[in-house]
Amino acid sequence: MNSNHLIAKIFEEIADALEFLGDNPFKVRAYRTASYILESLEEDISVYIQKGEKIFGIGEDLKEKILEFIKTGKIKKHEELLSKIPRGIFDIMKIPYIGPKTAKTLYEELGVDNIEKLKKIVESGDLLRIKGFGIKKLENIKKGIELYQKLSERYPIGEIYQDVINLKNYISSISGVQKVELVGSFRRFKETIGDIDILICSEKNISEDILKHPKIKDIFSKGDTKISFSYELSNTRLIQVDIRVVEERSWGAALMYFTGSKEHNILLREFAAEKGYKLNEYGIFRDNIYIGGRSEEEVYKILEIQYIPPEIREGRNEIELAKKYLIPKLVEITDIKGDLQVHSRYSDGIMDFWEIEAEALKLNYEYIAITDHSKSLKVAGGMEVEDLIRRNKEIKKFNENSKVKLLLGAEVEILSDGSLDYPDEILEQLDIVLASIHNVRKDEDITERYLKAMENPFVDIIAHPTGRLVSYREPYKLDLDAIFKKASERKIILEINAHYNRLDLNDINILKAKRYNVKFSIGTDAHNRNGFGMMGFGIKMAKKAILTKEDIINTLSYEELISFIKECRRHRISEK
DNA sequence: GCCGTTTTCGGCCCGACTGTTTTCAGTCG
Repeated sequence: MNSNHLIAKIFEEIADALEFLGDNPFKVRAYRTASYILESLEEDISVYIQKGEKIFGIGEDLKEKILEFIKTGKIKKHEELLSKIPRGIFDIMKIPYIGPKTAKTLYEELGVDNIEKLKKIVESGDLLRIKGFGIKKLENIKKGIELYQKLSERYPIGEIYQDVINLKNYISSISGVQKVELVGSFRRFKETIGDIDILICSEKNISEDILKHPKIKDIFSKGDTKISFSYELSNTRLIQVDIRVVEERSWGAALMYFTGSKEHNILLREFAAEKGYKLNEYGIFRDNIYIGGRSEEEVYKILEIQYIPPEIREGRNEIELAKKYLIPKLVEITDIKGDLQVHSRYSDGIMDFWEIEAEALKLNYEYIAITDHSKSLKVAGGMEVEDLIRRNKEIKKFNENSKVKLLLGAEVEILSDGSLDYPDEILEQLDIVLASIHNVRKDEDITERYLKAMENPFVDIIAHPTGRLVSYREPYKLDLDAIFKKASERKIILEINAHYNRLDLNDINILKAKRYNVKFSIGTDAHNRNGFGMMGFGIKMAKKAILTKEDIINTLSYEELISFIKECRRHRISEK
């Protein structure tokens, strides 16, 4: 479907192989950067090449290799390298403490070409015979193998969210700690997290106090300003935590550095160097004299570029935008006036209307769309038409005395032939109709189902369009361009499902959709009170895709929203 | 291998920690 990911994998392997062979480190970097860029493109790489669009980081040579892949399905250089290096070496290099150099020595001196052999060599102690290998290194490799099996996993951000907050709170409570911030991929809101990065401002050494935490297992390193350990999550799995401690005057520069991404940092530091500065985690310097770094804002100001929000620091084109002051004001959670996907007791939720109202009031919302499942989705308590009518009556009555408007809504199943699960005369009575797909046959392409459903004038929103579950289920097979194009023509809104398991659309797809000039809604898919808290995740996803308040319909007031939906429906009816 | 109004050749982000070392290489982020 999309060759970006496949080519990115190949480039990554070429980089590993070249590193193993001791090739030019900058060449290795070029392959890694290109791999990273490919993974974050909105369109298939062939589209850019066809249009003759230059992509920063992919030069003539790599372009040729990409074309070679598109034509033949493989890249000769890759095949050659694979034939030279045993497969198992690539796994060995993924083990902590083992880099290309160690892997090479192990291979050349002892013939270690897979993890099983490595385990045996470690047990036998033969390792110690090699020059430069001591007891400690042996112990580290042993630990590395263990960690490789336990730590090589990435977790959906929502799954570890509370653990991370708990750890932050613990650190905040240590005496001498002035500031604590969660940085790294957590601050950038990547949908999965591989390790936790924490930045601390403190004048005194607090390492010992931190390491008293009972959930800390192995300590990997412990210095004056940097400690690293494995931490037991509430699901009993382990995650690596890296902590850095800096002084007040370095706080901003350190925040920038540890928030990353790595690719963003490299680009920003190169830019700083061009202007005659040196930027590192301690501050921004000219001729080795400290000029600033207390806050992020200060550093950006010295560089004479716009402040770049953490969520978009992914090394895409954000620095170019910042140079021209073209980053718009991103949507904030305080812009949100209501939630557009909530389930009540009428389907598989557990909340009464008054409970929903109470939560909405806490969040200062004007409205909530009650979007219970439709009849075919039996597993989720889908409502028969009579139940829906009864529920609607009840909502209307509730609204007479409610401070929060409950919208008559439904999450209506798109059936296998693309028709909707309720007849039009029922849909017409609803304030808002979300259409979605939950039942998909193996390998089924659902594009046509969507396109057919989108012909119906009462479909206002497509909910969780790709159906993916973070880390657990791949997106359904579908042609997103066709869906986005249709959504644009028919004035159908695309949902950003904020539930941390879904985050659907995700940032890359939102960026892609935006080019079709569509609007978005953010819905939490709340089934219980805690569910409303997911809104923050949806907002972060929207920010990652540089969305503003104007892009998102639930920043509208109640009256504005109702008239907006009506206007879109009129457009669809007149088109038909 | 990429990139460029100081360069088409010669640069390429920058620093912490560890281990096996007598001044540094390897790994990591």
